[in-house]
Amino acid sequence: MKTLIEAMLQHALDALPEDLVTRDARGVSIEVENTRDVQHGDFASNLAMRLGRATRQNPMLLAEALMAALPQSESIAKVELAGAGFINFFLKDDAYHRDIGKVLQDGASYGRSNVGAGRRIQVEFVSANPTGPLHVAHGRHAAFGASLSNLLEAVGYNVQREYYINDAGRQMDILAVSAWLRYLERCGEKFTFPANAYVGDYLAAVGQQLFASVGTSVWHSASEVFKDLPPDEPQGGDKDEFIDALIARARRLIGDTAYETVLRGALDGIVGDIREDLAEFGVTFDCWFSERSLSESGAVDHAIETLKKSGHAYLKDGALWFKSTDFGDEKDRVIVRDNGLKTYFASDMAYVLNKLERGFEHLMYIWGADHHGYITRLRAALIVLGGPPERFEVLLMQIVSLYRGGEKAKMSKRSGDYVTLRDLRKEVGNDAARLFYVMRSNDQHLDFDMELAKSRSNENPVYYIQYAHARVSSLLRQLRERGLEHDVAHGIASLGRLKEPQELQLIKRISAYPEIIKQCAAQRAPHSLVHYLRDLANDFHSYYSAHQFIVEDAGVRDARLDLALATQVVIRNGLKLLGVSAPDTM
RNA sequence: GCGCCCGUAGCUCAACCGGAUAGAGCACCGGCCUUCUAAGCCGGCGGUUGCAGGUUCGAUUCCUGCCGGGCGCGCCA
Repeated sequence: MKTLIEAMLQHALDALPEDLVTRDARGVSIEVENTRDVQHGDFASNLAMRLGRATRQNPMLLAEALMAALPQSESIAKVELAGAGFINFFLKDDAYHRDIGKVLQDGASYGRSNVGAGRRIQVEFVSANPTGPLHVAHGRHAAFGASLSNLLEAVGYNVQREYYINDAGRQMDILAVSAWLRYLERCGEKFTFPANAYVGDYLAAVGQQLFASVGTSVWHSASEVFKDLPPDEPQGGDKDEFIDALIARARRLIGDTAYETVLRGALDGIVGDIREDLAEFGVTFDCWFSERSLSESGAVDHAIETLKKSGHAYLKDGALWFKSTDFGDEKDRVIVRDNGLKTYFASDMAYVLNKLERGFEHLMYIWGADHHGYITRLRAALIVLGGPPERFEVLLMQIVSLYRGGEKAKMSKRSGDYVTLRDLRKEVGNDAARLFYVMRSNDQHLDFDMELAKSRSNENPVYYIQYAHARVSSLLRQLRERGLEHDVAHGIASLGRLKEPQELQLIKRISAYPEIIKQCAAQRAPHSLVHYLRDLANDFHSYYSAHQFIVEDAGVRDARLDLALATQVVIRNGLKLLGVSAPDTM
C-alpha cells in the first residue's frame, strides 16, 4: 500500500511543469509514512515541504499542484492537504481487504519480500572464546544475531550465520593446561590450582572425559609437574610467567602429540557444549570457523604479505606494524611481535580477507560494546586488503544486567559461579529469554529481570503475545464444539461488513506487517518487531473483548474468523523470526 | 586526557534516519467475568525529551559546548 502511494506521488512529481520544479529538485526521495493520528488519514507524505525547501517555493502551492497531478486509484477514498503542507491519504475500508486474503493464502510466507535480492550477507555473532560455557551476555548476542539473521533472510538476503572459534594462541595453551590439571586431580594428584588457569566445573568434566579416553597415559605426579617453577601470584610471583612455565613443562612431560590430544579434547568438549547450548536455544550456525585453520592454511601469512605490498606496513623495534593511522586509527598496530609471534589482529586481518574471498557482499559483525575500539583498525585492514568499506558493518551490543526482582544479580566471572546462559534458560525458559533479549535496541543497556521473565502474569510481555495466538486457536476449537464450519472465502467476501473501529484498526495493523519486517531488517532492529507484535496482540485483545466472533450471522462470523486467523498467522510468523514458540493453548 | 555509546513519565523503554498533539508496559487510582480463556478489556494520573546555544517552515532526532552514567584506549586474546 505504501509503495502504491509512493508510485502515485512519483507520477505526480514527474508531471509537474519545469517552471515549478527544476530538474535537480526532482531528485528528492519520496517519503510516505504511516500516520500516528487517524485524523491525518492512513498515510502521509511531506514531499511538498521537501520540494519547497529545494525550490524555495511555497509548500502549500506545490502540494496543491501535486494533488492535482495525482493519478486515480481505486484504493484511495480521498486526499487532503493539511498542516504546513502534508498530503494525507485516506484509504477506502476495502483497500486492505485484499491484504487479509493474502495473509490467509500465503500463510507462513506472508511478510516475506525480496528487497535483499539474494545478496550474500554474512552475520558473524557470539564467537565467544572456547574457554568455558556461554554466559548471559553471550545469550543476548545469540538471540539478537539469530533474530536479525532471520529478518534479513525474510526480506530476501542470502544469509550466512557464522561463529568464529578463537582456537589459537596462548589462551588455548592455558585451556589445555587447565584441563590437564583437572585430569591429574582425577588421577588423584593434590596441588594448588594456578591463579591464571581457567577454573569452573566445566573443566572437571573435560578432565574426566580425558581420563576416560587416554587412561593414565599422561599422568605425572604433582611434585614432578610443579618442580622448580617460578612463584605464582599468591606467592608474590607473576601469574603469567608461572602459567607460561607450566605450559612449557606440560609440553615437555607429555610430549607434543599427547599435548595436542589434551588441547583438542578440551577444545572439542567446550565447543561441543556451546554448540549444544545454542541449538537448544534455537540458534544455529551455517559455519563454525576455526581461527587455527587460518594460520595452518597460510592465510595469515598471505594477509601479512598483502599488507606489506600495500605500503601501509613498516618495521620498528623488531616488530612489524600496520600503519592504521593512515585510515583514522588513533595509533598504529603491531602485526608481528619482536619475538616472531603474530598478534591476534593478524588473524583478524586474515579472517576478514577470507570472508571477502568467500564472496560475501556484506560483512556484519556483532560485537560487545567493549570491542568498539577495534572497529576502526579492522575497517582499515579491510580497506588495505581491497575490500570496500561500505561492505563492513559492526553492531555493538551493550551490556546485560541481571535482576532478580528489584535486586541486581551479582555476576562474578572470577569465582566461576557467574550465571550461564544455560542456567538462565533453565530458569526463565527459552521463549522468555529469546524475547527479553531482543526487546531493547542493541545500543541500549539491557536490564533483564528474571522474576518478570518467568512470571506467568500480565506483567510479562511474552505471554501477552502468545496469549493472543492461543485465543485464536481456542476460537476455532469452540467453533468445532458447536458444530459450525468456517468458510474462509465467504469471510473474505464479507469483510466489507466489518465496520467496528477495532476491526478497522486490526486490519490496518495486519496489513502493515510486511513493511514492518522490511523496516526491522533495514534498521537492524528486532526490538521493533517485538513492539509491533505487542501492538498487534493489543489490537486483538481489545477486539476480542469488545465483540463476539462466533455469532449467528454467518457472513460476519466468517469475516471475523478470517480476521482472527490472519492475526494468528502474523503473530506466528513474527514470533518464528524471533525464535519464540506460538502455543495453541495456554 | 582522548575515543565510542547512552541520558525521554516514579521505573524499564519506543518514537518509522528532520515532521503534525512525544507513545507503550510496569507501578498507582477507578471500573468490567451466569456470554468464544480475566495470562484479558476500558478509563484516569503522570513530560521544560540532562542543561545552554546553533542550523530551519519544523529538532527527542542534526551541529557546538557543558553536566551525568557506561565502556574502551597492550608487541593480551
